[in-house]
Amino acid sequence: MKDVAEHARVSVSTVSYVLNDSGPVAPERRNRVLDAVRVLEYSPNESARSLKRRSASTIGLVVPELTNQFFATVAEGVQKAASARDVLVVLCVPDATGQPEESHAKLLRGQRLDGVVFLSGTGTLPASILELSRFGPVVLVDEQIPGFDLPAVACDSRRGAREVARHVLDQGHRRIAVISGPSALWTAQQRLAGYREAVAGAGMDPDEVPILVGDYRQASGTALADQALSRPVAQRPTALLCANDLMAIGALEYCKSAGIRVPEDVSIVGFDDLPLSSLITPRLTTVRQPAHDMGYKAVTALFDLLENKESELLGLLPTTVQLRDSVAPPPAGSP
Amino acid sequence: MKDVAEHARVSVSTVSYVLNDSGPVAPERRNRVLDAVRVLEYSPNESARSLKRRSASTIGLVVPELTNQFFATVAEGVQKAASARDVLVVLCVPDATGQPEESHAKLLRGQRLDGVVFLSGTGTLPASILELSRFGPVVLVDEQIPGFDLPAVACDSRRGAREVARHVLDQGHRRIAVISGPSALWTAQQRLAGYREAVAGAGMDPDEVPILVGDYRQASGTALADQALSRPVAQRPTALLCANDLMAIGALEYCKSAGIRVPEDVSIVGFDDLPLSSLITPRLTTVRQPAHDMGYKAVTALFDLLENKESELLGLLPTTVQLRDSVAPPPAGSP
DNA sequence: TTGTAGGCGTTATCAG
DNA sequence: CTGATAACGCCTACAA
Repeated sequence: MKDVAEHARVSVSTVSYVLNDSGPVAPERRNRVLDAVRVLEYSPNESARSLKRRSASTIGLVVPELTNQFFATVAEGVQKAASARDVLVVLCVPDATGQPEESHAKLLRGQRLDGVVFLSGTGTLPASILELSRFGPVVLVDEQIPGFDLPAVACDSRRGAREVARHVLDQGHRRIAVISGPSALWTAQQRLAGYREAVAGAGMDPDEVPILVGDYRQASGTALADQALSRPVAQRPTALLCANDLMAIGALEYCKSAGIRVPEDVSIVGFDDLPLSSLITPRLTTVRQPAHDMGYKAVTALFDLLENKESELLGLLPTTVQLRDSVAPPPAGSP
Repeated sequence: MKDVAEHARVSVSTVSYVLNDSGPVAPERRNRVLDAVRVLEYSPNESARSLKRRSASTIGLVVPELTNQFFATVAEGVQKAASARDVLVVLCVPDATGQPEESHAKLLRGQRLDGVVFLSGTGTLPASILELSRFGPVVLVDEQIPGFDLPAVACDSRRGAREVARHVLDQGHRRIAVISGPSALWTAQQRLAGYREAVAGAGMDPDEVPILVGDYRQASGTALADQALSRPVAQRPTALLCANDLMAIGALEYCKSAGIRVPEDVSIVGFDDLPLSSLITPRLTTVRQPAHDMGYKAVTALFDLLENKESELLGLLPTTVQLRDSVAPPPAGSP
C-alpha cells in the first residue's frame, strides 16, 4: 500500500480513502491512485483489514456431510448468499470422532469467522451448538433446539408430513407404519406430529400406528422396512411413511430384495425430495423442502444478526408434496 | 493476550512462547499462563497471526457445483485433509455468470488463502486458472491443462475407459456409440482415447465409432441417446459408452421413455460411480474414481508446494470398473 | 529464562 | 481536501 502511495505521489491515507471511499479525495488524485493500483496489481491484505475492522468477512458453514444432496443444496444456497455479500464461506465438517464441543467452538473463537450457519441434520448434540453460540451468532438450518430459541431457518415439516400422509390415507390405506427420524431431532418430531395429525384426521387412532425409529440414513430404512414388513401379509402395513428420502430409498431397496412390489404391494413415501428421488424406480412420492432457499435465508438472517437487525426469520418456509409413482391404493382385500 | 499476561503475572512474550512453544519457559510460569488462558477463555486472534506470519492457514476449494456427488466427495476429502492440518477450507463456487478470471484471482490476491484446490469438472476456462496460479499455488483435481503443467491430482481415466469398453466388447457388442464429454476437457479426451484403444484392441476401426459430444450433464445424455438410438434397429448401436454417470443416467432416462430396454436392447456404461448409480434401475456398470482420495491427495500436494517440497504427485490414481446390471450381450441377430 | 520494543498492513483520528 | 500517526493483536530479535 505504501508502494501504491508512492507511485501515485499521495499518502497512504489517501489510498485508503480511495479504496473504501471513506473520505473526500480530489478526482485527479483518485485517478492517480486507481492507476497505481492497477499498475502494481495491488490488492489489500485482508488479514490486516480484519485485524483492524474486527470482522473477517467470513462465515462458517457446519454440515454433517456433503455427500448428502440435501446438505449440498443448502450449502450452495449459503454460498450464493455469502458471495452476493462478498463474504467467504468456510466449510466445516465436524469429525465424527472427537469432541464436537471443542472443535466447533474453536471456529468462532479465533475471530476468523463472523458467524456460523449450522446444519445439524443428523443430530449433533445441542450442547456443542450452544457452546458455539456463546462466541458469536449462530443460525440453525432445518432444525431447532426446543427450549433455547436460537435463530433458525426451517420449513414447515409438519405440514408437509401431514399432507403427504393425507395423500396416502386418501388412497385408502389404513394399515400404516412410520419410519421416523432420531427422536431428539426437531424435524423428526415435527414430521411425526404431522403424520399423526393426518391419521387422526382420517378418524383413526394415531397411537395404533407403529413407529420405527431410524437415524435418517439409508441403512436404517432398509433394516426398519424389514422389521415393519416381515409379517403375514394380512397384517403387514400397506404403506410406509418415511421421515426422509434416504430411509425411503433404503426401504425401497429392502422391498426389491424381498420381492415386495412398490407400489402394488406397499406404498412408500419419503421426505426431502433429493434429486435422486425422481431418478430411481419407482419415482418416490415425497415432500420437497426449499433447501437452497433455506441456505440463502440462513445467511440473510445471520447478517441481520450481525448488524443487530433483529430479523426474526421465524416464519416457516413452505413445503410441497411431490406426487410420484411410489404410492398407489392398497392391494385389494386389505381392510 | 495482555490480559492473560497480567493474570499470569508474566509478560506477553512469555505468553506467546507458551502458546507456540517457541521459547523456553519455566514450568511453573508456563502453568500459570495455561491457567490464565483457561480462566479467561483466551484464544489468539487469527487475523493478527496471519498478518504477522504471512500465511492464513486457509485454503480455497473451487468447485463448479456441490450437488454433483462426485464433487461433493472430492470436497469431503479436501476438507478432511485440511482439518487434519488445522487448516480451514473456503468454499468457492464460481458464479456461472461473470468473469471467472477476476473472481478467482481475487481469492488468492487478498492473501486470505494460502493456496487453492481447483476442481474444474465441467470445464472452466484454463485462462482463469492460469490467472489464479500467478498469485499462489494451485492444484488441479481430476483435470489437467495440457501444455501448462500445473500440478494436478488425477486418476487414470484412460485405463478405466479402456477396461470398461473392453468389457462391453467382450460381451460381443460391435455397434457401439460414444457419448463423450466436452472435448476441451482432459478427462473427456482421456476417456475417449481409452474407448478407442479398446475398440482398436478388438480389431475394429476406432474411426467408425460415432462420437457424440455432450457436456457431462444429464440432459445432454438424454438428448444424445435420442440422437444415437433414433434409427432403424438394425443399424442402431447396441451399446452406449458414456463418459460420465450423469450422461449415462440421462441416456437411461431416454431409453425408458422411448421404450428401449436396458440392458436387453442396448447396454449402457458410465464413468464416476456416483453413489446413486447403484441405486437406479438397472444398476449402472461404470468406472469408480477414488474421489475422496483425490481430494485428500490434492491437499497434500498443495502443502508440499507451499513448503517447496517439490512433491510431484503426478502418478495417476487407479480406477476400478464396477460391473453391474446395465450391460448384457447384444440382442440376438445383431452382427 | 524473561521482558521490551518494533513492525506486519490497514484504518481512523485529528491536525493542517 | 490531505497527511502524519496511533492503534489493531501478535510475533520475535535483542537486550537484560
